Amino acid sequence: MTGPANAPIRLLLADDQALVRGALAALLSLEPDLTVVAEVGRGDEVVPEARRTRPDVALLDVEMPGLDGIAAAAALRAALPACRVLVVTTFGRPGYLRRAMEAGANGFVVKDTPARQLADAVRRVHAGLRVVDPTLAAETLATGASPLTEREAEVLRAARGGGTVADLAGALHLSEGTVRNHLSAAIGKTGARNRAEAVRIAEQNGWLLGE
Amino acid sequence: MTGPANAPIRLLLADDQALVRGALAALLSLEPDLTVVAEVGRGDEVVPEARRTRPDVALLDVEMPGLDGIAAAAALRAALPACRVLVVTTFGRPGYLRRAMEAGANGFVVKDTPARQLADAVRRVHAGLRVVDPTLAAETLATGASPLTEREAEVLRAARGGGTVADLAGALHLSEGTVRNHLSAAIGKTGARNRAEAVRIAEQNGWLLGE
DNA sequence: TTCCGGCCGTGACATTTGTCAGGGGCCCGT
DNA sequence: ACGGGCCCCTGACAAATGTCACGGCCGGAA
Repeated sequence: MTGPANAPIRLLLADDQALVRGALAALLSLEPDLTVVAEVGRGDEVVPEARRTRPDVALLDVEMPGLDGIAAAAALRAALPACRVLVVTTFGRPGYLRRAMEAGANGFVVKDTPARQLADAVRRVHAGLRVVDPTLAAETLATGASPLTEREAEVLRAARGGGTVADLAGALHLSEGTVRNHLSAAIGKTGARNRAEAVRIAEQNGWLLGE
Repeated sequence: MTGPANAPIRLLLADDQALVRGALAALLSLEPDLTVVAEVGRGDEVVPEARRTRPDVALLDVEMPGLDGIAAAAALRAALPACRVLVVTTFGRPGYLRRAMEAGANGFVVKDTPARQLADAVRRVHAGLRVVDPTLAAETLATGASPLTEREAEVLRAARGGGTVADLAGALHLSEGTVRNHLSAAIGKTGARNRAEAVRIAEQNGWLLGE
């Protein structure tokens, strides 16, 4: 039934690095049953471009300007439900997978999987199957969901830049004491011993994505 | 003189992400005058593999396990002076370019340059020319070399993890006061307002590479 | 309804961090 | 031989950070 005479699968590529975007296009174009119909470099260009070109499958990077790949996946699923989404990311952050699936992604692949498996992943996703890196799936279940409250995550996100408590308080329109309380809670929940370590741990676990 | 009848340029690819490595191979293999003869995923595999396969040009990523791309470039130049080196990196950190050139690289390309330019860069490097992203070159000259002393950079590197002063002192076999002094100096030189910000600034400028 | 948990704020407190002023040792260039 | 830079350490101090106990405001669950 998956005969080679079928119409090729139409692909949209989204990655902020033009070089890897073009390289992925070259790689996938080697497959006779795949054709790249669109390339974008920003998350907020995904939906408009998909409306124009009507791809069957969209490959989305997570780290992108404008809109991260998870949010772009959700927007794309809402706008064009027929289009499957395969998230391709650099980092195997446990939380990324969870967020991607909640956002409606059909597959999740990390960038250090062998190149030959990518085309298969695309075909599987197009066929309606779910594609997930098995080791990552196990890790995700082990790590569990974020223990951080929405506010705590927001403060940690703001703290990534390395500003002082006064900076954060100003940026978030909060009192300094409140900021310190949230930070203290986050430090406790992450098991960290100071702000910087808490940021690092939360980031590694993918707990800093939400809006 | 650059006739198409010449023997193809032999390439070695080094990138820790198998997917982009394979994709780059696909992209470059589209060019009739280029052929990929080796692929490695770690910096310390570059020289052994180059000895085996004798490439004309090596494309090295900077972020790699084992040995970073800059150090791999230096080792490769020392071991096989005939092999040209083109450094390909994700981040346009100003200091990376400087370090790469000091290490003997013949070209420097960031990953968000258009894909079609990569093959040209390879040909230029192979022809003995230097290839440098012009905007990045200007930025490098403006930013200048690292103002940090070797010790200060070392302390900042250790501080990336987010540990306390006591942790750093233990890891580096220094007194806590000394660590604080180095951190203070680094904070001053970077213009930061605390340790985390100093780490971020130094990292962005590529001042944290050395051994 | 009452409770509970998240959220915001206060104030006080101990600890950590950042700064400054010293002093001694080493190596290198003059 | 001298100066100058970097390194290592000490000690002391001010400022920032982290912790704790407290209370009030909400919205949802029991």
